[in-house]
Amino acid sequence: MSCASAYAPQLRARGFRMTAQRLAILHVLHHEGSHLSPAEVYKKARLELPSLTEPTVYRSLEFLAQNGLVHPSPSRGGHLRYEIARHDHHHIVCRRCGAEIEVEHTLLENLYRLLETSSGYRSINSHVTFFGVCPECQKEE
Amino acid sequence: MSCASAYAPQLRARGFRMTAQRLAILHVLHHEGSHLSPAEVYKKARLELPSLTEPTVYRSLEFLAQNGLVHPSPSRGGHLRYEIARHDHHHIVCRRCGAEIEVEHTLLENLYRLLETSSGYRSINSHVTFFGVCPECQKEE
DNA sequence: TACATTGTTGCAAAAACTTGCAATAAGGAG
DNA sequence: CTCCTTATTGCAAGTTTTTGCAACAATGTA
Repeated sequence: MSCASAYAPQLRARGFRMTAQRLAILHVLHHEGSHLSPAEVYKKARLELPSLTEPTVYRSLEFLAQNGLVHPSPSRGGHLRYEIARHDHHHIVCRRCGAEIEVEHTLLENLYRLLETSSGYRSINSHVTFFGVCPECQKEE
Repeated sequence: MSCASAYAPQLRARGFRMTAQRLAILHVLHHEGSHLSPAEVYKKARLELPSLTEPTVYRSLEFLAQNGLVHPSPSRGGHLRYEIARHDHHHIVCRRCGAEIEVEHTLLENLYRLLETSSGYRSINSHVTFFGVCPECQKEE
């Protein structure tokens, strides 16, 4: 669990608090490694902290996302799933089967610069999920 | 309304049908010009077709998206909104105020090619929504 | 250690979204 | 024009996600 409490200073610096609930959620995501839906986070985090409630999970995930500790990314169905914030990367999801791979952020860096200069928007650093057809599913077409 | 019935052949060619419900939904999105949430689509489309139900709106929007007649794009909160399929473009949404601008697809073409060659995924043609901070909100920081 | 401040949580109820299934109706065949 | 097939809808009930508010608890101060 201590792995996650390292985030506490980040929150305190902005006037927020590290709580047992947030810690449990971070811990779950940290050890999961990949995306989880809010329901899955709830199920797992409650094993560590039985008093945890579902609304709190939703609110915490949104809060943690806003503070950059977790990253939201849309699934095929349009619902958000969350993963612990790691190195910058993006995703390509297969439209057919849902298979998912990561894309290094370096591939997008030029684009992000281009977007910032051409649009006037700053801090464009969002995770992006692209949808395509994976090699496996291409064979079946 | 006839504007939307032009889509019928596209659906029939794949064994699907054009119905009054889909027509009404397409009509609403066509004349709206920008994104609408499912609830907004429902409210407006029901004026044209009072028998329309909410589940049908959700199912139709998903169906129309899969068939390329409308485009889904995530809002700030992560919820999907839909717009009529037009020329290819993407969006940048302000994280603070929600202000939204369009990005020409040409800016992303190189990246898409790069992604396809480096990942093996094909037909990466999804709409993408980036999040950043708009010029107005930058002033307040 | 006790107090005050204020960010957070839990609860309960509402709203948004999804699903299964029987009834309906679009489009093709005769 | 009528019938047939089967995609699609409406209904009703479920699940998921959000919201308001009172109770709680984490930090700073004395």
